[in-house]
Amino acid sequence: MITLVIAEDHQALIDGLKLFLKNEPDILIVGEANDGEALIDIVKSKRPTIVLTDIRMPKCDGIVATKIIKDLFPDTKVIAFSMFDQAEAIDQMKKSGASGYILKNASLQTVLEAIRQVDKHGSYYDDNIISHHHYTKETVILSSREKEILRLVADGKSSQEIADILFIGKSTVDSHRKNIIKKFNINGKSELMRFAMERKYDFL
Amino acid sequence: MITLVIAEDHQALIDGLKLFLKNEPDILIVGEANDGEALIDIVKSKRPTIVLTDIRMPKCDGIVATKIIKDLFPDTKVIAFSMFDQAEAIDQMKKSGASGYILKNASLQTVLEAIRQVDKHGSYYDDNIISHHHYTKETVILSSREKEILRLVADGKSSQEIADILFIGKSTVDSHRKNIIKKFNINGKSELMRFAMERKYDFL
DNA sequence: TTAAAAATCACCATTAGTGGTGATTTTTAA
DNA sequence: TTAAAAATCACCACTAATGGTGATTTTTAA
Repeated sequence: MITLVIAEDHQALIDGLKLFLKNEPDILIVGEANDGEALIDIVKSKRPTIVLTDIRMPKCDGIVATKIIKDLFPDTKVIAFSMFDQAEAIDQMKKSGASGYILKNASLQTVLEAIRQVDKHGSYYDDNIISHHHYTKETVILSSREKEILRLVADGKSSQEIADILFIGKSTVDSHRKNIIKKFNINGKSELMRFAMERKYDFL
Repeated sequence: MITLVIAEDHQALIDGLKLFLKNEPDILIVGEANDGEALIDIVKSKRPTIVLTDIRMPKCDGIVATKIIKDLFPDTKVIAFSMFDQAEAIDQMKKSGASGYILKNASLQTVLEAIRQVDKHGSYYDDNIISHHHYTKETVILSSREKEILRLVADGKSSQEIADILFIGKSTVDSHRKNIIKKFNINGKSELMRFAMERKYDFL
């Protein structure tokens, strides 16, 4: 039996998935969430076999959520469901520990196949992904931790909140912030947040 | 009998809708499209009662498509299904002749209700829109000076910079900031900038 | 194996933004 | 004309973010 948790900003999509998967005897949906933080909470309490999550979500995006989930429960498989064409996001999701990636133009049947394949064979990647292998030309290279923090900054999190989410000290978060600021030559008090909000998806 | 055409970039969402509406005897899906041009073609050939369309679509977006459809078939009702809650988009859809607007967080049940209500009563607007709209544009009234400052905040200007631009004291700018914060019930350190960046187009 | 990079944390000082309170002047509308 | 709203400014205290400096541990890659 596959136990599944779905995290998705769009309720109608969750409803459709539930309706579709209801008829599958080997899959049981044990929870749903509309944002990253709720997803983490549900995974903690339900311990699902597989997590199906959107990448762009309020509060805490799918990439950060995946990292935290894989850190807490390495056996839980995560499948990313992207609503947008973000080829760069695939790489980040892989590094975060995702076992699969479904593109937005996938049908419900494709989603089902992805779930079953991840459960059986450990991974699933949308066929259309392989062709997407263009690197974004960025002179500035952020480490994965820095990207993680940049995303949380963009979500409006304070250093303390980020520290709590990532289970690290506030001073560490501040150090990362400063390093990011240096890398991009940002100056000013709340310019990092501005920058993060405007360009965070350039680095996914 | 309601005949329906669905236009939506995300196939899984179409699949979910079809699955859900299959059981409704009064609604018949007569066509689907993944972009605006295909939508117009299908509407031309199928002449549906109601069109349910995404706003962001390839080739021709929902707003333009709605204009063309309403121009050709004024009796056809159009419901916009937005993946984003941009107040700007709602106004444009209204101007284009849309009869309803459903937000991304709506359930499939809500979509069904919207379709039936538009068919019977001519229009449907998501409750959250009214409150959101009411909230930002009617209940909360910003003075012209406050709007001016909010825009500058969104542009990343500091209080001192804003003061210099407007030839007023920094303390005055801070007072305005605080008043804006009170009006919107914002709390937190740099939340005003976040708010300003996200909503500034609601006030232009 | 070893050097480099990344991640971790702790100090310090400074400053911008917030929260509160209170006040004066100018503009607008009844 | 007069009351309300808007705009102006000045205090206080507090906190979060920045800037700087320096250090240790862990991970990665050569």
